[in-house]
Amino acid sequence: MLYTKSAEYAIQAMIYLAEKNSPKPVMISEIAAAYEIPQQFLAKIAQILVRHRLLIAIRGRNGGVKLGRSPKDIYIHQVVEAVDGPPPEQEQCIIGLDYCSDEQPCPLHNKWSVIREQIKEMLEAENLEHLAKRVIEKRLAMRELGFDDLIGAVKK
Amino acid sequence: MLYTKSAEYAIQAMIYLAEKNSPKPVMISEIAAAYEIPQQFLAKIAQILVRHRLLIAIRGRNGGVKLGRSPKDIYIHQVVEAVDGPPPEQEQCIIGLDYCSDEQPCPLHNKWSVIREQIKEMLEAENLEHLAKRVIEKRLAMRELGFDDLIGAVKK
DNA sequence: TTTAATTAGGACTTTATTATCTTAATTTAA
DNA sequence: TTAAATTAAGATAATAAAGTCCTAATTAAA
Repeated sequence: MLYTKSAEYAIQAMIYLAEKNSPKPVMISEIAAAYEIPQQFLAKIAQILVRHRLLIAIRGRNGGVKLGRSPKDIYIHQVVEAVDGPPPEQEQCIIGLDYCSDEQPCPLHNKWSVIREQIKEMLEAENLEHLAKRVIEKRLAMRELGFDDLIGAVKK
Repeated sequence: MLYTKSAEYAIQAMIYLAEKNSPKPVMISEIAAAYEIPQQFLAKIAQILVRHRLLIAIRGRNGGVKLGRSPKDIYIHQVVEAVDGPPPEQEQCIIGLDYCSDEQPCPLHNKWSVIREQIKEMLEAENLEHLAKRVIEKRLAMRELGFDDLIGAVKK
């Protein structure tokens, strides 16, 4: 909806790392298993995140990846942009008109502009520290409902 | 963003017909030219819209298509659903978690639920009559700014 | 020093979407 | 009645996204 599958996987992986908060690198295979992401595909996405300094990779035995900086300084929109590329220079009209702006709005422009701005704010407001905290809370809440362990909170 | 390119073309075509408001059928080629839609592709999309009774096709010489019912009874979401298919039974979590609901929200759930509802309302609120009226207003406004004729309001 | 474990990266495959090509069916006009 | 103009529909092609396979490079452990 808001980003590609690749970006979705990237967000999941970043949240996993933030939640795990491990000083040691975490293997791609572990992350892939936790979120049921195709491992080789996630490896490709990780390469992109490394190039954008959102991840640091440690190669070789005992290697893996870790966050490129403090989770409180990593925001969702940065992850999305790294993977999906920068947004278009000019905002796209929702019904595909060439001329559509605040001055010359298409019929949906005013409603859509507001919604688009909210989406932007949502992705720019949330950092990994906060998200990880909420995932942990979610795990605890689900455990009380009888779901077992880590996996239960995210994957069936 | 909210629907496929096919659905976008469908919306454009439906608005064109509502705006033109012609008792006689309008040729696919005319609509395609107006919005720079690949003609054969639009023909395929039109077939889908006909099957969903959103369009009526008149075959043969002097043929074309016209709206399947009054433009005030055709809503954007109906066009989108016809072309893109029905939405998933269960609302999809924005970060792809299997367990995500109002009771067990993912970290973005509450913000995203509100936005998703707004999108739904937007697409369900707007009918073709209203949209066509606004496009006509837009044409008039642009004409006063020196843009020539019909095309100017939608395509360069 | 060799082997095993890991990420990096190139090439390929699969799937879905978008687009085109060709012919059939239909209808009106000449 | 024939020809022209139109939508219908099947087959194919092009493109992009998602996913897989294989080997190289790197590193630590045995």
